[in-house]
Amino acid sequence: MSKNLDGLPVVPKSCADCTIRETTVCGALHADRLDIVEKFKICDRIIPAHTQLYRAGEQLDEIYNLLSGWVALYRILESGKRQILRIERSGAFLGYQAELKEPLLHSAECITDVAVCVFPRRAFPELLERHPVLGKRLMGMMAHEVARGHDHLTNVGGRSGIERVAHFLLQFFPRHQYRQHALDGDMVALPLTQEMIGDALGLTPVHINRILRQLRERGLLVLHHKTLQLLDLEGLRRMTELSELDGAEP
Amino acid sequence: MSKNLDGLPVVPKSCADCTIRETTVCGALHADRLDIVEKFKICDRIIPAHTQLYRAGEQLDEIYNLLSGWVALYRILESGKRQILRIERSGAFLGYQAELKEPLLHSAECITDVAVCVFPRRAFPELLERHPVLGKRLMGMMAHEVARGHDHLTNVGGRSGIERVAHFLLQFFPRHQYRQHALDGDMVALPLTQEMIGDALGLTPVHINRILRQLRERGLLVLHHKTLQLLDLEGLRRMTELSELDGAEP
DNA sequence: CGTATCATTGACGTCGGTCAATTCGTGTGG
DNA sequence: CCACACGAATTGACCGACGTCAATGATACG
Repeated sequence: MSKNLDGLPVVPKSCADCTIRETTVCGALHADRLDIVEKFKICDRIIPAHTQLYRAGEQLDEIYNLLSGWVALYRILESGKRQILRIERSGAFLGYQAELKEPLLHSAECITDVAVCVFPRRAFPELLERHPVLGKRLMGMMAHEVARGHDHLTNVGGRSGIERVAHFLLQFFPRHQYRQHALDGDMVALPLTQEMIGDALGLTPVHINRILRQLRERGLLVLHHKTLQLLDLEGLRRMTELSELDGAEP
Repeated sequence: MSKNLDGLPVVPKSCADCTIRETTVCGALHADRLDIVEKFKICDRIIPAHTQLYRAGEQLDEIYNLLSGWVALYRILESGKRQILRIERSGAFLGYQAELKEPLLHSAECITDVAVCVFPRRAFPELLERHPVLGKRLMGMMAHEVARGHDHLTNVGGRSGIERVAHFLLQFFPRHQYRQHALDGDMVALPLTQEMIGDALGLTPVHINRILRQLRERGLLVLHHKTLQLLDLEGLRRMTELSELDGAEP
């Protein structure tokens, strides 16, 4: 459990003690109505790094709230290639999809040790039915997911290798993520291998390596020993920003 | 209006006459409760081909139900490149995003003449509040969107050019889309330019052209005069199928 | 310490991009 | 009805980003 770079796996005694509650679906509930999810939930579970939370094709009967740790969602192509769809952090809601009873469309692997809070899949629609606030919250989360997906697609489909990597890594600086000004010199733990970065961005690990060297040599950022250091935020931004408006013809 | 390959623009007199109702958000309502959306909706609107429905950065105050025609959702990169995020057909719900009051994160352009049904943005949360069935339906649509997004990302990030194009085009055969066996020889109208296909797949139009020639020469499919003809479904599938299960180690 | 995984680097090949010219197709105006 | 214009499609020549193959180092773990 010592390798969890996200802090120690957190398994709160009760939902009231859950420190990340606000960032999850449960955050939609008033503190005095937590009994709703408390009764609904099956258990907490700690899952070791490098194991799968669930697999594509599987008929899962649980749904998860990610409490701590890092999880990669991915698909395997016919060629054997792996496409990482998202990297998830605490607060994420995992295993949910349009057709709850159908086999899963993607797999999830724990990158670090992970703590999840387990809900029954069967009864889930009923829970949403009974407590519309939860549905509303989940809806908001899904909408954000769609937007994040667009971002990822735009990155992979529209940018060069070095731009892709810069954009991808920038999203792991929390300050930047929350639209504050990240600071040059900021350091964050990043438990991803170069292969994973490649699988997320549609590039090979060797090329990721060469790109990381370029980014280092250009004084933009450094990734070493699972630690990411920001050197030149402005430079990175110039490389990866969307045009705010849709600048059509003059 | 004659160039609409999707059929003539349909603007039903009332929601009860709406032939595509079942495929939209409104499909969640019983036929005898259509007054709900009927009262809520502002108007219908016909929009000519090659114009924008909305633009990234804009503060939109409407939301749309796409009644007929083809719409491309896209983003413009800093480089000027355009990434097409999705191609939408009738039934799609357009202009919705997590933060309704924030500027839009992507743009939408009408590929053909288009008919939309217009809802007020402001009052929309309240509508969902009052009629949870609509919320549930919308949630299902969003979940499908997420899955479609994963598909697109997997296609762009994980496959070679020819595989990408094959996969992309296959999705326009309705029978295939609905998981029936499309038939060799099937023909469908496809009002996309080669440039659009390229913008969706992260490839240049000239390369799309070369790939289409290959697909033709290999007897897989033909795209000519905005018409797509399927020649060898099995061959195409072999090229683009995901491994059903996540075939991990033996 | 021995082994496994990850990172790093070089040599070389290829897929897809760029530039540019030509053809095709459709719509327009005379 | 024909001439022209414009965007889309098509093709060739050339080049560069990225992939492949393979060898070597660095780290972590039992």
